[in-house]
Amino acid sequence: MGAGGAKEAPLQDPRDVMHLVETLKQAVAAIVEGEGLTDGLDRIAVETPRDPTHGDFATNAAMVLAKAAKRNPRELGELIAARLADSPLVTSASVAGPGFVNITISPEAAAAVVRAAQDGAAFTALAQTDAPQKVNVEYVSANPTGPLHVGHARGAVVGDALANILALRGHEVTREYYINDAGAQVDVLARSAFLRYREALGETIEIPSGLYPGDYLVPVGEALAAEHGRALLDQEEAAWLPLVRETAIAMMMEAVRGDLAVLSIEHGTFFSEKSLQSPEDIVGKTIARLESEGLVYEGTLPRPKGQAEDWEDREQTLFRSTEFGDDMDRALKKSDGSYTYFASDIAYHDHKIQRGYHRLIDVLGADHGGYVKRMTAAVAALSHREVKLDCLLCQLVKLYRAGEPVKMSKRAGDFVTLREVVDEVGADPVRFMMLYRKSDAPLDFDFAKVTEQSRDNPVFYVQYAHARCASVKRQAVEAFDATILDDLASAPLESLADSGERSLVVALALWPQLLASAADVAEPHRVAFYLHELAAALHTQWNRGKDDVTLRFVNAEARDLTRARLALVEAVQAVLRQGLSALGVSAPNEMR
RNA sequence: GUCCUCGUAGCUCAGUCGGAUAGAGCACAGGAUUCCUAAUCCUGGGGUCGCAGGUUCGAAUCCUGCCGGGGACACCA
Repeated sequence: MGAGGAKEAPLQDPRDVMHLVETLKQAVAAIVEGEGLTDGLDRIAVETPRDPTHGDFATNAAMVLAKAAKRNPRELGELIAARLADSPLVTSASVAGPGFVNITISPEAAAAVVRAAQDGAAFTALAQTDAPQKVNVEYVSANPTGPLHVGHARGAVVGDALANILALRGHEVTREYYINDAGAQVDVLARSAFLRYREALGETIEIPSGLYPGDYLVPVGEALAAEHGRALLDQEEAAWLPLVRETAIAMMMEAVRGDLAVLSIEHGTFFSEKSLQSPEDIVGKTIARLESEGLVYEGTLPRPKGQAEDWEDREQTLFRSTEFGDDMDRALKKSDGSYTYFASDIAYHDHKIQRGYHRLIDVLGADHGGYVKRMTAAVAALSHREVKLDCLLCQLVKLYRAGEPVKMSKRAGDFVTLREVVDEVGADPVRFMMLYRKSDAPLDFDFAKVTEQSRDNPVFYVQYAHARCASVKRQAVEAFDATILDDLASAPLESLADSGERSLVVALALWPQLLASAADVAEPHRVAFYLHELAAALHTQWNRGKDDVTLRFVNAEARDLTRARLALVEAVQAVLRQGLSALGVSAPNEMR
């Protein structure tokens, strides 16, 4: 658009407006572009102002562009405001403060939002990107050496919700679990299971320290006894270990899947670490490739300061991760010549890259924080900086029971399992609470509070808002008849003029954009907080009906007005349902 | 010692690619009896955004240095 063509902002007929926020943004962009200002267009934002008296929306466009344009921001703001005010979507627009343009939307625009949001799925689809990617989300990936505990639950829920959100954003998402079935720990598992096998055959066993004592291995021992009888007893460890290991891993992974299923989590791909080592030695090939690019060498690492008593200064096979931002180069082989975990993980991430993903996301426990730089470096090296790896660190979950910390010790299998927690409080509260916090912040999880059905509990607060919407519709049918709910989109939505109704409309309008940004920055908690706010706006409006009867959603004297408000309620319900569904939380129609 | 992460109301936390007078819940004080669920709502007090500099029209947000909590630091996974 040239400077001369500055006249028409792309403001459609309000009936066609689906994504109001985006439309307003484009309108603002068109106006400033018409002025020949293009520097900083992507920084233009249309947001809700903190103070509602400033209007429904505000844009920072004038301030963002003023500097590059060497123009007075307020003057530019005046121009934007004047043009915007011509739009059928805008009732008034004015400049305030240092150059904000405050916008009050028209009744027609509000109506368009409600109409769009009533079809929750179509409305949510507005969040879809026009640049879809193949995204791999790897989460949980717990060692197959026992059942999942609460700590795993957080990563599981965060990863699952994130995958949902990315899919709603329009990306092609794979949910993946990396099975660490190649290291020393699964050998320990096998030895532990072998003891249980002997136990199943009648021996009295004693579990030495260093092996896994948990009685979840008892069934494994029994299965081994049933399958092999006494045949393994006389064999050397080298002979029975692979057999036992395979059975134990398979049964543990079955248990893991079962644990995840109670949270409705299902991975699409389970990737075996062992498959990278044999029979094809994919790890070796990947390292060879890095070597051919000069990124692998034999060398010594500096001794870390302040510790490492048994430090042994020797040559190692190292990856030049420092060239990609790591603090030091990292070992690829252990002293016995076998690959390090890192080497396997390099091959694994390379495998993901070869599978064509544009973006990799690893959901990790916070204790893996020190691992992020080297893995990010490896992915950069492997993909020649084409593929981005995001590591999402999940902090610890601290369990409380009525304010008292729940003690857990690692020995003796004395930990609280994921299944125990879900059995006690239910999947919905567990999922929502895990998401109602930034993932990199520690989380206090109090059994008493999480099961409490009160407003203190955000899960019930949001679910109740959804149920209340359903209840309002039921009440409307009672006050009128079943046809009251027919074709609500044709109701006179322009009559939704009350400030509380307007607040709900504005909250609804933000949904697609919010969902999109939650996906882009990989922060599922934003969705949870948004839902809480939308629920609050609904509860508030419902309660205002107590003070002022004319504000009630259902008004037996005014059928058309009631229908318009029911449309609003239906839209709120639809968005709540979409959001809850994205988080994997149910949206009940009544709370009992 | 190095790196990562966090530090916002009495408590638990949002807000951070720079934007208007920094928000919510809990707790505390007060209030809402005929009403679609009082599982809700309203009002109020409460802040040197860890400290100190810097960048600029503008900093909780970006940079530097400190302080404090948590985590990780060859050969584990």
